Amino acid sequence: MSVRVLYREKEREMEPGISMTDAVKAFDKKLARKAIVARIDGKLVDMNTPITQDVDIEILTADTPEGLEILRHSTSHIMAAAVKRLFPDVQVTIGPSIENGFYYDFDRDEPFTPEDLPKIEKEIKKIIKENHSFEKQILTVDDAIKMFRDMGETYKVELIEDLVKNEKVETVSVYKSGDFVDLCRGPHIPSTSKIKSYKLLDVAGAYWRGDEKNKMLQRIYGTAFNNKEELDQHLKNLAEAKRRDHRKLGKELDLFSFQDDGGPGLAYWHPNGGLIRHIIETFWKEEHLKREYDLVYTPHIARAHLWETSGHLDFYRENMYSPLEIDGQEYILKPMNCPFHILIYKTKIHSYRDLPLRWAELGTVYRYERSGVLHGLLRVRGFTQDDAHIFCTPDQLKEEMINCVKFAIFIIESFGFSEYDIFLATRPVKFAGTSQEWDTAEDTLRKALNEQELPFTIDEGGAVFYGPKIDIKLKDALGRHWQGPTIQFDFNLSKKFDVNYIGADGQEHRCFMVHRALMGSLERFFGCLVEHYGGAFPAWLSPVQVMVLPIADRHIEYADQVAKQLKNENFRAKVDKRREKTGFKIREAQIQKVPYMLIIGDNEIEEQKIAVRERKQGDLGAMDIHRLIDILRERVEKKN
RNA sequence: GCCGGGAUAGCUCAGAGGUAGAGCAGCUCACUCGUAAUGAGCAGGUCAAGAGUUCGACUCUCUUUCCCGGCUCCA
Repeated sequence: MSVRVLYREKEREMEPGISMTDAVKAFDKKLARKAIVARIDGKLVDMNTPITQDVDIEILTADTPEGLEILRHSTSHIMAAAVKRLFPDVQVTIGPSIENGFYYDFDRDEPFTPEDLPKIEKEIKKIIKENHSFEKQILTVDDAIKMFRDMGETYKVELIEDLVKNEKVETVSVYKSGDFVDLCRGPHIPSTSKIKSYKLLDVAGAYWRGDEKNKMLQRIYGTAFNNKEELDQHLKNLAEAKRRDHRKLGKELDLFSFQDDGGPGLAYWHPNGGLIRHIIETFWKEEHLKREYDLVYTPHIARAHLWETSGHLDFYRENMYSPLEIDGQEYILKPMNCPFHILIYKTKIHSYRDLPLRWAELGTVYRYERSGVLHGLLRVRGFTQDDAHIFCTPDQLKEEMINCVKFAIFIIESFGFSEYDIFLATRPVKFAGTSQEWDTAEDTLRKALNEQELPFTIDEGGAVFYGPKIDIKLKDALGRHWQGPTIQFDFNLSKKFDVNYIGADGQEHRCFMVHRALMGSLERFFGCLVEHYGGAFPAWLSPVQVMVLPIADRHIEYADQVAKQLKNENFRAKVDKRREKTGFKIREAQIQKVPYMLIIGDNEIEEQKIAVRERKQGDLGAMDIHRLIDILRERVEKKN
């Protein structure tokens, strides 16, 4: 008796029961050493698994996404083993791999401190050196429960009991590496020695099962990579992200602030940030007008009654501020703009000939956010949405969706985001409308995306209760993901407000309504932009596009002349007239990330030229001012 | 909201149960200077706020506010 092992189209007869590792060794020794996990019939299996029947093996190393994920998952187990050795009183809970790393949650009365991390890292190193293999065992549920109960691991017992309840399992798998045993579905790396490059990063509190009603556990975050270079690169990226933190840059570039006296989550836009916002808003408005949107403006507060009609007081109450009393009437600060746009719509009877109506507003809304979630400009309590509502007939929906998606992509590409992922979020468990309505709407959205040949992912059940939506997630210069444009279909509000139009048949019909925000909120989008550009805004957005630097006082007159000429061409130019050395002035302009610096000295005056320094390219040498104007014009035009 | 860590000059940060320190920025003066920091001098603080312990608190304790890392939630 033997089994046939197929590997990369080569085939060998082998002893039944031989491990994957040993089998692969016969084909490729080097690869067997690097193997993290095997894939057989599309399923990932441990390298330690014995082969009992004919197989076609595919080997995954830590170079592959799947291999890396398993390496990280296994590293989290080893970290748990190390923690158990150092702190025998802890209980282990769960420890998955996550994007860029892993974590493990422990139940321990005393929190871990950052000082514990090096100690744990050292213990991990020891365990790796001891080279324990990961051995999988299948236990009956009863045996497993008994084992974990004897070990005092009550969370594991709870997990198993839930598996029995929810998935009706009769057996569970546990992995043993050295003296550490953990409940785990696997698969895992063959042995601890496969872990080469890892680092523990952070400690934090986290609720058991992510539910704030449960006990707070102590989480340790870490990461692992295929090799030291990749780990170092990752750590470098983390440091770069820190350098680009919009809160830090916001202060350095004097863009915005938050005021203790003003209250948390309420942003103050300083002149520099304000100017950039103005440019963004102007661009936004012009592009909307080009696309036959109308601009509307609505108040910040409305009677509580309106929010009752809209349903916000039912489903959004915990995010809304308490009512203000005005003349004995209750008013509430708006958390959304939609009811206001509907009120404008309802000032008239609309014919199907009027539709679609596209109404856009930079609408400032206020939402109560729990204190712990506020985060710079990315999560605030008062913000301006670049909102729009489209009222249309069912027939028009698809085209409106197509236009929204096109518009969204145009906007994000204008801000230098060339990579993005599109998601179609479908019906959640709780929803307004009928399943039939949802099916039709989802189908329309799907068609809209398909017709433009845009690849997208279905986010099953990811929609809000009132309708399916298309979300676009941006990838920034550091490869991080950001929530971008969102285009949401709404079954709910048009019903609540009875939003209708008169059709060709003379009858009233219910409007279709689409909410959409392309940037989301100006605050969040701006925070994201700051990080994406690392504060070095492209010329069209830079508060100061050109800093003119006269070398000595006698050069000021010409410098002023140059600045004036640039201003006449609608560029933002300033002259640094301080009696400082040129190097000093350059340094300051450079730190302020001004795109162009013009050095003006005797030579320039004599030749009637300017010496141009670009913030990234450095010294570009002397040129005629018209040459610079052409360059600037082109950069502003191209938004790069 | 919860767990943990913070708050010292405009900024970045050091310090410590006996009354506060640096660098940068600011102001003044000198230097008129060529591609990332000229030098000197001056000024700058209710050590987040309130209460308590103490002969004495910026330091220890408590409360509050705000910030940071997470959890949950989200534009």
